[in-house]
Amino acid sequence: MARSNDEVAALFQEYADLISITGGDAYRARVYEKAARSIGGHHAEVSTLDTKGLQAIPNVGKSIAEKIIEYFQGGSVSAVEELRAKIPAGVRRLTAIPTLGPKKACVLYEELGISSVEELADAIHEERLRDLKGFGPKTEENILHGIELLQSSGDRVLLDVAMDLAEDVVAALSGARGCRRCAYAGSLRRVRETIGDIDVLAAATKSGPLMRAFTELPYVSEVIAHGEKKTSVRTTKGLAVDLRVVPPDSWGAALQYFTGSKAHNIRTRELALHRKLKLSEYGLFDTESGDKIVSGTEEEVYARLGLPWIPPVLREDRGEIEAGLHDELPDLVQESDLRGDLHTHTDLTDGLAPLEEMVAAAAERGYAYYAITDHGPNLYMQRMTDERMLAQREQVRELDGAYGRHGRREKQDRRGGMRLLHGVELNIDPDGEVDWPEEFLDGFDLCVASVHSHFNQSREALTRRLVRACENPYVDIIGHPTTRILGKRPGLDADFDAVFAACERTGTVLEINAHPDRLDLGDEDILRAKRHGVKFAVDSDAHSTLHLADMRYGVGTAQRGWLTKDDVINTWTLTRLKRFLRKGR
DNA sequence: TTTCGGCAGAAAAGCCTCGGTTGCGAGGC
Repeated sequence: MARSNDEVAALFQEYADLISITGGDAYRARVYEKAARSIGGHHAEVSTLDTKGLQAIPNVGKSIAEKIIEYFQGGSVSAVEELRAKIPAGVRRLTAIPTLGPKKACVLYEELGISSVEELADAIHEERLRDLKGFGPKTEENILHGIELLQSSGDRVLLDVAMDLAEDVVAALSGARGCRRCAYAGSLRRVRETIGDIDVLAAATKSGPLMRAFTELPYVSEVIAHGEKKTSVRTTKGLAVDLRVVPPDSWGAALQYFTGSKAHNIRTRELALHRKLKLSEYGLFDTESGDKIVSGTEEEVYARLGLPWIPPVLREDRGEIEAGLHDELPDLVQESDLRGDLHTHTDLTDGLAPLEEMVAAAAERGYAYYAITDHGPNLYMQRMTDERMLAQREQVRELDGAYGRHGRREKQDRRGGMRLLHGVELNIDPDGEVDWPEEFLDGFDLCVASVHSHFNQSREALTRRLVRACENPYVDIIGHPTTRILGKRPGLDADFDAVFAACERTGTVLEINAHPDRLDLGDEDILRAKRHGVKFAVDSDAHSTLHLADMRYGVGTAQRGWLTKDDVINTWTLTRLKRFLRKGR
């Protein structure tokens, strides 16, 4: 289930927004924002901490610690409630519209009484914003565009949110009386980047106890449908979860059916028809006699269709049936194949944890190597300087090999400890240039380069910009190549086939950024890039020790792009990786 | 509101660019 830290972080983020909307002190708003970020990234559950433990979290002092205690004791914070009472929830939702911040939301509410996204859209169409100071025709256009973007993501949630909930539901139901098997299916099992609703499947001879346990879960706010075979609920966060209970001997067919995708299932049913069989969620049947042939496991079902078991991540009708028939399914990269992480941050720039904590946490994951890649100076807000970067390099050299698999610092013998690479995340400027000249870049073991601003250049300019970055002999990896933020910002409008070709030509690696907000590159782009012969790096882009675990989502995305171990450079040995990174230098 | 350095209160809090309007809000990681 979601950690208490996420709840508290969301609460303080809301408080910060409300302070801004009500015209409160901007610095106070920032303080709560910072605290929210620190709490969200803190390793220990805040619900278990006392005042002293809470104040040990950076950016949390006496006042914020008291509010956290108040929250866990009474379920709410009076200061937050006071502001909530002043501002309708819809007004804050307005700030979710890109280009519309707290100041504009405040004007809209105070001048026109607008308190929902729908009312705002109506007001624009009725041209009621025209008389407001600070609102011109271009602003109207941007807001409408933002609303479109917001609504196109609909009620879908990010992968990690759905995964946390699904794993909790499965764990709870697995312990219920009579439950023989339980698993999540659907798009979540296929590791799609966003999830509409969660499908959970359970096997039991009697469904009653399971259905009851399901509806009684603490975060269920509404039971939409309640039957013998299927129950649908909505959680307090508005996410829909379906539970289907099937007889144990139908498990395989049901899991196959409810995992989908629809397109994949249409193909498997066609295959069945050719073999005079009928495939449904209840099993694989002989069409003429109606006898059930198999349905106990997915492997059996696929085998009777003449196919090997197909990993759920491939079940999109993107060639997996044909590949399966010819025994050419890829041997997909696994999370356990990863030997290291090549894009991570520390609190020297915008990360939350100090270098040594990040290194210790990475070592605990069993990595053989680990790259620290804080931001370069051109991302001005991070205030990086040559001196700070070089000082960090000394610290990195000091810690190189000092941490073993157990995540503790070795006293003497450093051989076999996790190796560290000192890297940087460079900023690709509008012309495709990066932060430092070649002489300085030469001192890094690894350079990631990413676009962080100027997203709206022309297609030609963006393409040229990315290609130039690839052509820089010191740029090893292009970080989050499309720079999309799921549900918030579309990817760059560049000719990515030209970029992929440049990557192949220059030996530049494309990142698969594992952060659930990004998952960038996405599966479709990975498939295209792979056809160009490009190599990939699956990176966490961790800004706290907790983010290191996001790697699973990056690996899932890589698998959806049909990648094998050999396609992903951070599965390679350090020797092979280093040789490769020397690139054209 | 936190942090710091000294036990009370001052200082600091990310900085720059863009875009839409003419002094400023929003956004980037």
